[in-house]
Amino acid sequence: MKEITVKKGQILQREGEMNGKVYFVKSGLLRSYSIDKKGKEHIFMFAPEDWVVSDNLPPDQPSGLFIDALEDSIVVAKEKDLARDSQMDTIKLFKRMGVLQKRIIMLMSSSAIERYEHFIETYPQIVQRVPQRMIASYLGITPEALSKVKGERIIKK
Amino acid sequence: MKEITVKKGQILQREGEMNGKVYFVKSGLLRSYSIDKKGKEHIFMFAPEDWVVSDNLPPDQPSGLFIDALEDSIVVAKEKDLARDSQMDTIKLFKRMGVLQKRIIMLMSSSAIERYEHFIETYPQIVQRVPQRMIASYLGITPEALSKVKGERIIKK
DNA sequence: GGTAAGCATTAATCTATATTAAGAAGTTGT
DNA sequence: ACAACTTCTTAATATAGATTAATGCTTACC
Repeated sequence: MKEITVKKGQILQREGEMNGKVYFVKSGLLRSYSIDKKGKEHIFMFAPEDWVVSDNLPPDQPSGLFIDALEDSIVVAKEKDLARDSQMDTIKLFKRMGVLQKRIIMLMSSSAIERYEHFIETYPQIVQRVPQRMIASYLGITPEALSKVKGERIIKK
Repeated sequence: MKEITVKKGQILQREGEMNGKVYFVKSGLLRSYSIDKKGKEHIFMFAPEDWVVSDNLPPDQPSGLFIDALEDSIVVAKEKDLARDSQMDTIKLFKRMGVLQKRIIMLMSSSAIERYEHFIETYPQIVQRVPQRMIASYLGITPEALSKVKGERIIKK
């Protein structure tokens, strides 16, 4: 049960590195991201209680994802040999899987505005601290589109 | 380890039902879907080796998702009390979570055409057997847009 | 203090996908 | 075999979000 303190900006995994680790976020904020052919970043964020998993565990193949910290964080790193760790709470793992599955359905069927509304509900503390362009990337839109969305929100209020 | 045979069209979980189950797909094809305010279906498919999880396990609250079979299938149903099941292979669960996480990033950053290409690569057997409108829903587009995409694909070839 | 570099915003234009509508093709029931 | 349905396709138009470009704002560096 080794807790690791991760400083803001610190990299936990580089694209192409061998992985085999799973991180449980105790505090702070992590992100994983990939870079597409056009050089664009695509971000996913992980808040406390989330699990961050490399994309191709457990074979010893390189991961296509970066993982780093957006805020000073504390994580628990688990090795892949935790299979027989009877302490591991599979209920929580299944719950998390259910959340991910439902999120995919939600993401596919909602507009940028709806996704932004959901984001500020889910991560109210984060909105101020993280650069707009990362929030935009997380929402799957451009920073310009996010500016527009925010403008329209204020008008409505 | 109770295996269940599920007939095409059979419903495993209705929206609003209490859940607490997890299904491992041995053969066939399941889907889960939700219906939005406008009455539109939003689909997610599960092929052999996938886990189908209700969205809000384990609390005894209703699920917002339907789960049913698109093909005759065989599934293993697990109760939520499997937490202390030492047979449960957490490596596989983490792997599956990693796949889901990466899929979210991919979905957010790809066009309808790219998602369709990926779909027919991933599920070549399924393309013929499942109605177009379900594939469209899975891809997050309308059936009309899918028709167009397919037309453009043929022209290119 | 001035200039450079990155970030956010705004606006003009462009493009992918949605919406609407209509017809063709397939299916189901009688 | 026909009528009633549903699904798929095609086309015309509308719209959300991308792209491009220009501007102001910081922050950093010389």
